[in-house]
Amino acid sequence: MGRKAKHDKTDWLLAAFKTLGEEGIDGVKVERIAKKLNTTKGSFYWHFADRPALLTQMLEFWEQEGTHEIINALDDQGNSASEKLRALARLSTATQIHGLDSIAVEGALRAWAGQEPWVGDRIRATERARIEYVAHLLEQMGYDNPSAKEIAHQLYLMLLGLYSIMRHDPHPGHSQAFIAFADQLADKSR
Amino acid sequence: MGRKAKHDKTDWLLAAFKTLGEEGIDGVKVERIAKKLNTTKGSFYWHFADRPALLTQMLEFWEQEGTHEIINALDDQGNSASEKLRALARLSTATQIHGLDSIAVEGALRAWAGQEPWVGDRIRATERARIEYVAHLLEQMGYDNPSAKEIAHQLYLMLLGLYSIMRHDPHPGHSQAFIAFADQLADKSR
DNA sequence: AAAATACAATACGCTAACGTATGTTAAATT
DNA sequence: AATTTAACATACGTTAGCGTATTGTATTTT
Repeated sequence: MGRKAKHDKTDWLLAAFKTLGEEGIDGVKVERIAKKLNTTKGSFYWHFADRPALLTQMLEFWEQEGTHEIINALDDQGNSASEKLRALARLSTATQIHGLDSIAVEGALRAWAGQEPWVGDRIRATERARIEYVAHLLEQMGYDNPSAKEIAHQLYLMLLGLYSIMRHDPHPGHSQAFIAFADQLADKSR
Repeated sequence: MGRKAKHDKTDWLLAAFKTLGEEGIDGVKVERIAKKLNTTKGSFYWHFADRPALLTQMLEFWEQEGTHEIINALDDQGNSASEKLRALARLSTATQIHGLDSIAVEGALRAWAGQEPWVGDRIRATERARIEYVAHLLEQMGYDNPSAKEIAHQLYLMLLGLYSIMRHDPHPGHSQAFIAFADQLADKSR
C-alpha cells in the first residue's frame, strides 16, 4: 500500500553515522546527507520529525548496537576473564558496526559530547557502564579493588585517547600500545 | 595616530579559545565572539583577514604557548627525570594558559583536528614531539627502548582520553587515574 | 480501473553566518 | 584648529541549512 521505498530509517541513520565519523557532527546536515543518498529532504522529513530527532535516534542506535553487542559477544563465548580482556582490546579497536569504522565514530561521538551537554549526559551513562565492566573483569582476574577500578579507568582513558588521535593520526603504533597494555594486564594474572 | 583600541588580536584569540573550550570549534563564529567582547564584526575584520585567518592563528598561538611553555618550565628547574614526569602529569591536567581551562581547550582541539584535516596535520607534529619528549624522560629514568616508547605512547593516550572525557564528565577520578599511572612509572625508577 | 497509501521532489520563507563597503569617531599629528 | 589615521560600527548582499506546504508518482488495495 505504497511504493517501494528507496530508503528507510536505517539507511539515513547509517549514512548519518558515516558522515559523523568522517566529518564530525557538523557534517551531519539534512540536505547534505540527502545528496549522499541521492535523494532529497522530502524523504528525510518523511522518516524523521526533524534534525534533533535524527540525532537522538543516532545515540539510541549507538547505545544498543555499539556497546551491548560487544559485551554480549564476549560473554557468550565461555572464555576466562583474561581472555575476555585480550579480546575486548582487539574488538574495540577493530570492530566494524554495519560497515562503519567504529574508531572514527566513537571518536566523533566524544567530540560531539563535548559540544552538546545533552549528548554528554547520555554518553556518560554508557561510559560508566563500560568502565564498570572492565573493573569487573579485572577483579575476576585477581586484581583487588580499588586497584581494579583504577586500572579500568586507565585502560578506558587509553581507549578514548586512541579514538581521539586515530582520527587525525592513524598510526598503528597507537593501537599497538593500547593492546600491549591490555595484554600485560592479562599476562600478570596468568 | 588613531584612537585607543578596545581590543587587540590577543583579546580576540583568547575569546576564541574560551569559546572553543566551551562550545567546540562551531561556537567560534565571528559575530558571536564579537558579542562576547561587546563589539562588532567591524573590529574583527580590522584585526583579521577572515575567519580562516583567525583559526590558523589560534593554532599558531597554541603551538607556542601551549606545548613549549610547559616543556621549558620543566627543563628549567633542575629536577630529575622522574620528578619531571610527576610534575608533567600534574601540569598537563591543571595548567591554565592565559586564564583558559587547558583541559577543555586541548579536548576541543582534538575534536576539531578530527574534523578538518589541515588541523590534524598541524597538531600531529606537536603530538609527535610531545610523545618523543616523554619517551626521552623515560629513557633517562632507566627504561630501555622500545619499552620507553611504548610506555610514552600509553601515557599520552591516557592524557588524550582524559581531555576527551573531562569535557562531558569532569570526574576527578579520571585525572587521578592518570596521575597515578605517571607516579607509578616514576616510583619504579625511584 | 479507481482510489488510497507510501514515499519522494519541489518550492517557499526564514535565520545565522560570512564577507564587503562604507560611514563614524577618538586620538595623534601637523 | 585642521587633518589624518587607527579602530570600530552599520548596512548590505549572499549562501547554507532548517522546516513547511504542496505537488507528484509508483504501488497496493478495493
